[in-house]
Amino acid sequence: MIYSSELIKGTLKTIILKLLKDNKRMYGYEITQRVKELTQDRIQLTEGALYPSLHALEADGILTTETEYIGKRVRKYYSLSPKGKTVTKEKISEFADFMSTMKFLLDIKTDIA
Amino acid sequence: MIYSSELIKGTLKTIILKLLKDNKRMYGYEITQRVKELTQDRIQLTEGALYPSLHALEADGILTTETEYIGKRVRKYYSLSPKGKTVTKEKISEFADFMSTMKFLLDIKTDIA
DNA sequence: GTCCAATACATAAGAATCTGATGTATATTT
DNA sequence: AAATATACATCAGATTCTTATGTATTGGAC
Repeated sequence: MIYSSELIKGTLKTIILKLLKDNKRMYGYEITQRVKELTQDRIQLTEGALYPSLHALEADGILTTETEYIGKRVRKYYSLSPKGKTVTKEKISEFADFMSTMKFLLDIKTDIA
Repeated sequence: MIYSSELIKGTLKTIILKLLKDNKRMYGYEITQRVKELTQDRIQLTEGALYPSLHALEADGILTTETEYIGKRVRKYYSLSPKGKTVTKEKISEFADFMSTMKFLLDIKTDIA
C-alpha cells in the first residue's frame, strides 16, 4: 500500500525533524531514501515537496546547513539548531497527541439508532 | 491543545465518512459540533473547509443528500451511498495503516553514533 | 420586545503545500 | 556507451485549507 498523498500532507516536517533528531545530520536525498526504507516504500517523499520544506525550515532558524563535496558532487547536510531541538520535541508530542485523538475518533461508536 | 492546522489536513474526509458510517445521516453543522464535542475542542472544523468537502464527496457519488426544513430553516442531511460505504472502509483502514507506520517512524531510533 | 448568540447554509480570495515535470550535473553499474 | 542512481533545485498547476463575508432563522437573555 502506498498512502494517498493527502494523508501525508502536514506530516512531512514532523518526519524530517524526527529523522534529524536521531541522526544529527542528513542530506535531502538521504532523507528520501531513509523514509522509503523505514516505511518499506509506503511513504515516498518527492523532491518537489522535500527541498522547499527543508529551505523553509532553514529560513525559520530550525535547521542549519553545511555544504560538502563528495568528489565534485555537492551535498547539503541539515542539522537541528537549538531552536530546532525544542520545536522537534513539541511537534512529535503534538503529533502523538493528535494520533491518539484520531484513533479515538475513528473507533468510536455513537450510533444510538 | 488545539492542533496546528497542517496536522488536520488530509484527515477531514476520513472524519466525515467515519461519522456518517456510525450515524446514518448528519447535517453539516451537526458534524462540526460532534467533532468538537468528541475531541474536547481539539479539532474544530471550519465551515469553509467542511462544506466544500461535503459538496465534493457528493459530486463523487460518495454521499447522497436529503433536504429538510426545521421550521423555515433548511437542513441538508448527508448519508453514505453504497459506493460511499466501500470508500469509507478503505479510507479508515488506510488511515489506520498510516497511523501505525507513522508511529513506527516517529519512535524509531537509528542513531549509531 | 429587542438584541445577541446560536443555528444553518454557502461562496470566495488568498495562503500553504503538494504533485509532477523539468533542468543541471556527477558517479556508478551494466 | 548507455542507463541508472545520486544530488541539488525550481516551477506551473492542483488541491485544500483559512479567514472573511453573506444570508437567513431561531432561541434566550434582559
